[in-house]
Amino acid sequence: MDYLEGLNPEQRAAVLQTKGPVMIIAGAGSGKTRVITYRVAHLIRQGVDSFNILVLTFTNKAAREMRERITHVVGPEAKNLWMGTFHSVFAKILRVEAEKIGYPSNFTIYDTDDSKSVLRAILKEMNLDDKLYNANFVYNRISAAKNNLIGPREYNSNEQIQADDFSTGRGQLGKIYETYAARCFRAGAMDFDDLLFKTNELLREHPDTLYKYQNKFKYLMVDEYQDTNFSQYLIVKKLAAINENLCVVGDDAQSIYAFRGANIQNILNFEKDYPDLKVFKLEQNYRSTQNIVKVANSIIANNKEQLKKNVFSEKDHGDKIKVMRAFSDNEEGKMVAEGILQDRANKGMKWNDFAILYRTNAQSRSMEEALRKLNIPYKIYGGLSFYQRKEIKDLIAYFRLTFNPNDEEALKRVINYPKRGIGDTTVDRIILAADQHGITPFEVVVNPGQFMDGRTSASVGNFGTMIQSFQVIAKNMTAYDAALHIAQHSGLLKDLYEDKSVEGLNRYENIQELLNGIKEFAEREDIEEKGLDVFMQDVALLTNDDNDKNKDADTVSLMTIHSSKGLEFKQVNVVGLEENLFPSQMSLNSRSDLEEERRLFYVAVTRAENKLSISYATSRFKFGTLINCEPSRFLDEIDAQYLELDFTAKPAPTGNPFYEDERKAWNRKEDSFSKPKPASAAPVKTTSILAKAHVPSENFAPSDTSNLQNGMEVEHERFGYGKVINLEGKAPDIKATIFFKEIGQKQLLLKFAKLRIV
DNA sequence: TGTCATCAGATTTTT
DNA sequence: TCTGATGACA
Repeated sequence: MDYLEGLNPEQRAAVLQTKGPVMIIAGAGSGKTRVITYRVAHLIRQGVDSFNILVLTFTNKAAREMRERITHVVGPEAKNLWMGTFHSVFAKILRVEAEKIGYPSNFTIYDTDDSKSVLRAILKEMNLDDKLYNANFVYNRISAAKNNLIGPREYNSNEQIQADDFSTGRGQLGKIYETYAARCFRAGAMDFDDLLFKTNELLREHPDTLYKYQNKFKYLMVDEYQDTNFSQYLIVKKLAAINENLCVVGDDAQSIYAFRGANIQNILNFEKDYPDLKVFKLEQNYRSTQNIVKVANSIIANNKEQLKKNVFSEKDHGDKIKVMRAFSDNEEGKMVAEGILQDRANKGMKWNDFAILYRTNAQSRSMEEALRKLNIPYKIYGGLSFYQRKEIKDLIAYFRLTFNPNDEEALKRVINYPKRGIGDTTVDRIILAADQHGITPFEVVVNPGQFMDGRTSASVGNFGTMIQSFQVIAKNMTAYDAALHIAQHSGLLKDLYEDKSVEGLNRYENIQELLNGIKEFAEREDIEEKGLDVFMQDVALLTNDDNDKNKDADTVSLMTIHSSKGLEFKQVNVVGLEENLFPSQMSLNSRSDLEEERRLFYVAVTRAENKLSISYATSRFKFGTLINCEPSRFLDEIDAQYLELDFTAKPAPTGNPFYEDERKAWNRKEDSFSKPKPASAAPVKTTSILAKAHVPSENFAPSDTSNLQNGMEVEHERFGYGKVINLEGKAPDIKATIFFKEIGQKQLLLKFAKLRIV
């Protein structure tokens, strides 16, 4: 039982509790992955058949890494585990059971772009006001419905939903949803949400199938449980219903995907579903310094909805958290980049040790520029993934169409790419003809004569014949040979080859890379079926880091906070702590949205091991225009004793017209600091502590505060003059509440606060 | 049918 | 500023 040695008592208890419902609340950096992997390993060591264990994660990466670690402990037996993302595991099951719900087993998985394109077509056909019915909005609405297991019929018969839609003038949403669902069905396609929605349908309509999987998965574990939505929740609940060997792991404080349907109540209310639940709390943070952990705690303390826990660290206190103010986004980049350069030199660190985290992708630009100027190597994570690139999607669309000729989105994508004289009008005509005759568009394509005139009919027919020839090829050749054949004979490879621009070259290389990937797949020895169709099954579910080649390069990491979840870095810079940016403007209308932003800040802060720097700019470019920025309210929420303010940023020299503008903006900003924030923003405390540093009196020296009494007047180095209004706790941990004239009420621990009694 | 210009819109995104 | 969808013309 050697693997149990390195665990602390709580971790070990969680590993050993293998029976019955278990919830593990794992604070940031508390060794969650270890606990999950050892728990699975322990199950196997105990004699549980690994075929009977299902572990659900949220990323392919997490699944892959865990499987590797489990293999370390238990050996090749780990291969038999069912382990993967919700989407990939249930896609696999759906392919087996597809016909029970009327789908072909080679159904296509529509990605977000495909779905929106279907919606756009429907919206156009229905002639709807594109202000009210914008594809993005409609997509989100339908996605939310599916994640809450509301099908088109329920959507249309639910009075509340209908009333809501009509009140916003969007009474057609139900109709659109219905059409969309029918369109996907006709195309033999499921979107991401369908993979879960249809799984629920399968388990609901077919008790025998449910029973089969209940008995198959005798032990269930769910990672990142705080990020599950209702649809996922119900699948898990149903599958676990017989054995109730269900273990969920998560951290409510790190729930940051509510905007995608995740429901934090799933973890907050877990106990209600399983009264004899065993709860384990992993509270020791092994990652970060005490200061960082305390700052994180002080941030999250502002949220109302949370499970009680006390995350602590036994590492050093470490440096205080540095807060930097810059007068512009470019200046902010410069400060961050210079800080990294210095720390690397002074502390002998690697570029790898640093990360820059931001709220929105747009913020990467100023950071990149600054890093480039100082010749600091960096890598941006996230953004467009390999499989989202146009050329990759084009080739994959050919594959999709080959295996599922009903896949309408794939058809539309490649019917005229490379150009073969089939324009939009013709495509519209094909789809119209299909609708009118109750056949699929592809059936029109292979038999175009009766629907259009000679010339177009010929080019359409040729296209159809080509796809049919691909079908034969795909059946008889290995994955790689078939893929290459299709890439060549579709004309796609030639089209890219002829484009000699830098981007064109790049695109050509990407296609080569995809083909290489398929070759590797075809040469793998651990799988039996190696046809292109097998390769295709998971492609829609693959993302960025599934195709990351040089991840070991020594570079500074740039990414959104969302994509940093689960990662850790020696030093972290969180940038752009400004109102309307972080917290995002979109989140200001509701408490729950704001709390999610706060959790996001919590996630950002807890990525840091040794040093954390936070920065904000007082002006930045947004959509091409310069805007003024207020410091984020989150800064005010941090217990100031852990902070070290660095407001040394100098405005740029005059004379440069660009900087001149910024300087003006910056000066204006300074003027507005003393004014209260506009009433339109959410309720504000008094003025920000970060808005204006107090200038201490000349002879400032901290007094002995052991006899401090209520009502006494004091001066604080930074907060200025104030009056003691409350004292609580025993020495040396006396906490004083002081009302400062300039910045309002603050709570200070006397042993840290430098106060002069006036 | 294909190309160019114009216009709107713009968080986060494990799948 | 940048991107993608749409509409006017060749």
